[in-house]
Amino acid sequence: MNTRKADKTDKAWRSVCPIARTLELVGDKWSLLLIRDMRFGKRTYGELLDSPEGIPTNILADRLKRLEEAGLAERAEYQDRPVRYAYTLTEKGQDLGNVLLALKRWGEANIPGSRALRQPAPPSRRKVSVSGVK
Amino acid sequence: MNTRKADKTDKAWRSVCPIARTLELVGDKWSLLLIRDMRFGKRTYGELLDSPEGIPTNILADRLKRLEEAGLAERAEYQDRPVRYAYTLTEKGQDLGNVLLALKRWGEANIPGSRALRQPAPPSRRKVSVSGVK
DNA sequence: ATAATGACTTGCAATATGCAAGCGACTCTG
DNA sequence: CAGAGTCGCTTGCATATTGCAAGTCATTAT
Repeated sequence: MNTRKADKTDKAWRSVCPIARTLELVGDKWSLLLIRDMRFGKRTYGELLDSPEGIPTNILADRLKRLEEAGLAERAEYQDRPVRYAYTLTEKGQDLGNVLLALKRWGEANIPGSRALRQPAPPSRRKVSVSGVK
Repeated sequence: MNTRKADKTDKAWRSVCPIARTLELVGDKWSLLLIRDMRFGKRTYGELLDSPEGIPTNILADRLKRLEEAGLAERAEYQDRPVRYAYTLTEKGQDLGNVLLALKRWGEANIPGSRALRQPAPPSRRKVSVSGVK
């Protein structure tokens, strides 16, 4: 049975269409939301974890890995003493983040009840706040 | 503080963010590809079925239903003798389709190996045109 | 009558996601 | 130095979403 399937070195894209290829990269349930968050200033695992949508930790770890491999985000140790990492968008990632603004406008215009959230929060204090069930 | 939570009639959106809300609508594996195809002139179930990505029939049927319910697409009988249906984008759907052009540009610029399909053409009356590889 | 076609449905596998814990490195308090 | 806490993840299952093959139904073409 030669089920010509993808082996490890085989990328096997669904198609060559740039839209489809882009969606293969970030067309899952969480990637674009992470890009949104990074685009709006979130940087650490912990910060990314507490978005209002409530991404599970395993998915977050996995998506960050994938975004990094795809060259959309980068992980950097921004301090060692307690070693801490910051995720940031690469230029490609930023560009994609900008595309999200078009989606945002569409949503604001076409989905009643949606409204823009507050803008970035600079790297200052993160107190707990929020929580409760997300 | 006031973490606005579920009322009884609450749809339970993941959040109120327009990007998140938009993705709840079309952020699955296939919806945006269908919108792409309709944006590029495909109209019938059969035409939509034979995209290069190969959407399964059950998913196609389900997504069309959802897009219709979301007010992004419409189904119309365009002939009865053999009764046949045509799906078309509503204005909202068209607008979203246009947002896809931004994604397309991003893909072309950032994903090597992806190449454009045919140009943005308004729904044309072309007959068959299985439109080879995309 | 038989075969085809378009537009779906149905019944399971195979995947992907979600949730709750746990782990390791470190740091901070007492 | 013994906890206790924080951050950044893993691991182990449940549950949900997708994928594949086949079947259905109404017509129509041979």
